[in-house]
Amino acid sequence: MNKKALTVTLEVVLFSIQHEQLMVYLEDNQRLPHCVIDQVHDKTLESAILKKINQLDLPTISYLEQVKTIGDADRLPDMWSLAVIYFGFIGGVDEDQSSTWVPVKTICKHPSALTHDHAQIIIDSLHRLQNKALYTSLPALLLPKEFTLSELQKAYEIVLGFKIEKKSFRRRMQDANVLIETQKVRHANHRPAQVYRLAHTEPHIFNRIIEGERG
Amino acid sequence: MNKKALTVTLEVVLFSIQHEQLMVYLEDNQRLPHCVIDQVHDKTLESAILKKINQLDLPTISYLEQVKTIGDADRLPDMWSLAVIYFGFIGGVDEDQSSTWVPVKTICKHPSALTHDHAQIIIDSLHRLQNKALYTSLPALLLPKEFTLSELQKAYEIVLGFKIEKKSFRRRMQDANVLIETQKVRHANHRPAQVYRLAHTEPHIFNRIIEGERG
DNA sequence: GGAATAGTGTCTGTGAGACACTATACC
DNA sequence: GGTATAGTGTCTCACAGACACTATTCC
Repeated sequence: MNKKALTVTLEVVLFSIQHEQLMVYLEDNQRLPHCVIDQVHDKTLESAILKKINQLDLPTISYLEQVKTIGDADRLPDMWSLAVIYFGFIGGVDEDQSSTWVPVKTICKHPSALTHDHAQIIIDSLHRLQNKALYTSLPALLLPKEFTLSELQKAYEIVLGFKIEKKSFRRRMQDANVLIETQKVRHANHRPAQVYRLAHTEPHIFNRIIEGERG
Repeated sequence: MNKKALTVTLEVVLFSIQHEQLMVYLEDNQRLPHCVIDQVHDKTLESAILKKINQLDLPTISYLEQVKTIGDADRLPDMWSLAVIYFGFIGGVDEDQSSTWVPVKTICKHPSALTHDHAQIIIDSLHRLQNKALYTSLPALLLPKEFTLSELQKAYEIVLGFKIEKKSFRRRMQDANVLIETQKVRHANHRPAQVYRLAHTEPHIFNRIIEGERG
């Protein structure tokens, strides 16, 4: 058996919310943004992947977290492949910006449209995100800096894929000291809504999970 | 600036409980067990690190989880270092076995006794373990296959570093369907204790965390 | 009986879900 | 008024912490 070359890549699953859907950023409509380590200029893994993300000409990234590292002899031909996976959020993307954003639902339906195991990586990252949405304020980082409670609830519902009861959601957020009231209200054809911003840059961890409907 | 060689290692923080203390397995009393990827024989990262762990001549490993991957230009001299970190449990170690197990507390007190950033890696793994202990049945895997509720509570207390209230702990475990009563009882100079075993190999996830004392 | 640990009864507190209700905007 | 969304009042339920209590063993 011949010795295979060891290749190391960094890959990132960038999520955003557009048109009330969870979207993922793809290159050439078929692969996750990735890079390799520049052994001269990169100091850490995180700075390396951030450099790549900043080259994509997107709004500022609001969150970045390492998901896991995948290593496999057979992932790529003639290569022993190591991939360090991150997921990140781009909050407040201009909608209808381009076709580089694809709904997660589309990827789940047509996983083979993506190269290698990229569909599976996206699904794994989604599960991590969904899990954290149950007990943290993480979905708030998918929104612009200022938002209403209804918008925040909608973000949770988009991520989790189920409806949340309004009163308990608002209680949870307001009692946890994670939001700060701004002086603004959001206007539309109905009662205006209080606008909030996050009190902290790090997500808040709640003591209990969102259970959804009682069984 | 010269291009540095990229080196990839797998490292594992093996925990066990001995003498009512959380212990970590060290080689030469100063470093974590580690290995490199054998690009001919290893198929996945996990099989590579398991092969290394099995060479250590320990009781069977009862749990293994990837913690994170660290990449750094300056961690090792003349190398761009990538380290994939795991943590694992060896349940039911024969106590007083050897000096290869060191209390986590000792490592926290004297972190510089370990090579590189191994003390920090152990602390990061401990935090991950402590966090999971708050909302899962993970500490049960640090015990032998059969154990009493008091032993399980003690395992939680050793991991978390604080006392847990007995009644709520027992309620939590018994109501969650994670334990199975065996036909055995544990005898000593006092009332015998019911012996249990785990109902599932995967840790159970609770809806609420252990809060500890009410503030 | 005494010591030790196993195991229970039960009160209170927190925060979730359910759901009907009120409030305030535009038309 | 009608419609739409914002926001509240309040009941019940699950489950955590507190802590006093009982149970069973060996000595």
